[in-house]
Amino acid sequence: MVARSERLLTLLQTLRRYRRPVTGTVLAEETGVSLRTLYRDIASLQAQGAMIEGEAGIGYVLKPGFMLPPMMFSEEELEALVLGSRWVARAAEPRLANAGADALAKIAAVLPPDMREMVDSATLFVGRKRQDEDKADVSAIRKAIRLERILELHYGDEQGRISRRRVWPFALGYFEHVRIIMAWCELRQDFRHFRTDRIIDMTIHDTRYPRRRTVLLKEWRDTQDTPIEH
Amino acid sequence: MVARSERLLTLLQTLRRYRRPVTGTVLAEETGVSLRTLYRDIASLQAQGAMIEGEAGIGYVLKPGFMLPPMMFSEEELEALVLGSRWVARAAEPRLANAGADALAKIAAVLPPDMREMVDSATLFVGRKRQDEDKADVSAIRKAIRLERILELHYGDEQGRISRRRVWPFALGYFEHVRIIMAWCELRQDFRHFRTDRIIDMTIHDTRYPRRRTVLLKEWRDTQDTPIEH
DNA sequence: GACGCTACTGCCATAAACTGTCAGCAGGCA
DNA sequence: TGCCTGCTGACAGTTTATGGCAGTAGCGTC
Repeated sequence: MVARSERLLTLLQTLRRYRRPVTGTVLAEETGVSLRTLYRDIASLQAQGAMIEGEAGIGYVLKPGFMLPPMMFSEEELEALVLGSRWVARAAEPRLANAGADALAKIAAVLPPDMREMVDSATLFVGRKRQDEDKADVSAIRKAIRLERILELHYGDEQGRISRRRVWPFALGYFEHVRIIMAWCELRQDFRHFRTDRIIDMTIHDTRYPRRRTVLLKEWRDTQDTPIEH
Repeated sequence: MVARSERLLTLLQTLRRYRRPVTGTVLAEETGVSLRTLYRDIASLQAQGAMIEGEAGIGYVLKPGFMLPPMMFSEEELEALVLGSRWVARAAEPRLANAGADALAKIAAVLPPDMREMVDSATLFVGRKRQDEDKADVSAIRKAIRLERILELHYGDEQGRISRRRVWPFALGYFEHVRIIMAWCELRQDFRHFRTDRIIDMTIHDTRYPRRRTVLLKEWRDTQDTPIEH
């Protein structure tokens, strides 16, 4: 039932042990299989995306890297991976930043549509704010964003003025220690952002707000002078 | 050759489409397979780590999340994922931070030993430094770390004093816009760190330094008052 | 408790896939 | 040219997967 796939993993590991080209004969012996079958196994791995290069008269080389076996990630683990990759894509040196963007693209490519939305709406900022206690339940906010629910905020701004307003949250931004809700504010009839640590109290309404959050996200991006992504 | 694994992916997608429990009969019809085989397929997926719950009289439910098919990541993409997850584990809200740590652990668990070293030696900082041009080739530095080569630095410190010293690099730290080389300094006979953007010139020697970089890393961590990780 | 629905397991004959052997072609290297 | 190697096709033997059948057990409802 799993004999074959296990053998393929063994083959990958064997291939990585050698840094120099290895002949198919050697690999066949090490994996305990005939040469013909080894060629078939190599073909299978290549079909699955493994970067194995074979050259006549030389042998096989595995390009440096690693093949991740099938793995299950929870929604939040996936979100963590996406956010992290995006941070790397922004903050690291160009070469590593590209790698981050590539990794993100690879993951996004195999993501089902409903989850790709999450990738789009998890906007990332890297800022220099102070740490602060969070009074608001951030996971509840994420849920409100996902379900496109109206959020009623009891909010204190930088000057300490307290207001109460209904907003349409469509994205969550991650500063270093502070989260920002991106939302359309019914009061101001414009996009506003709210630091989660300045939320005094909040209520998630059962009614959906009348627009799609993806549309709001796009419109908000259009209003930005320097787009977060391109 | 790939019929079975493709069918399993189809099954996962079908299972995710339904939010409510689905009976095995329905799944069998949709994947075009007999009920008996479907039970076997479910078992295979569960054995591979998919979080599928089956209850008699109810049906099957897939816990929210996503199964990543086998994918090839380059060394740098892997490093980007690791760095990103680590940043999330440090900087995000507790819930998401845990998710980042979990994702990191999952990836590390399936990594071969030689690559797990890379995970350990890619230290992460989140700082608030200014962006600056990098004169040094960061990928060359990473190579020097990997091969445990002596690095000769022509370095200008914060006061503008220029020095030339031989160091044993063992890790690379990532600030927001600046990279830091962690190294043992032969001149000072102690651990020192060097901003890559302050490197005027550098030479990678062909000789290995006389200690293992993993040991250096561990010793350096022991000297820290507040360890980066626990 | 009885009934319907469902998950789950064992068994076995059949169908499909995999495997090894043999043969042949093509490309790199000396 | 000769040798080593990757790569592909064909075919028979073997292994594995599949489907149907029967049976057990858990959940919900009447």
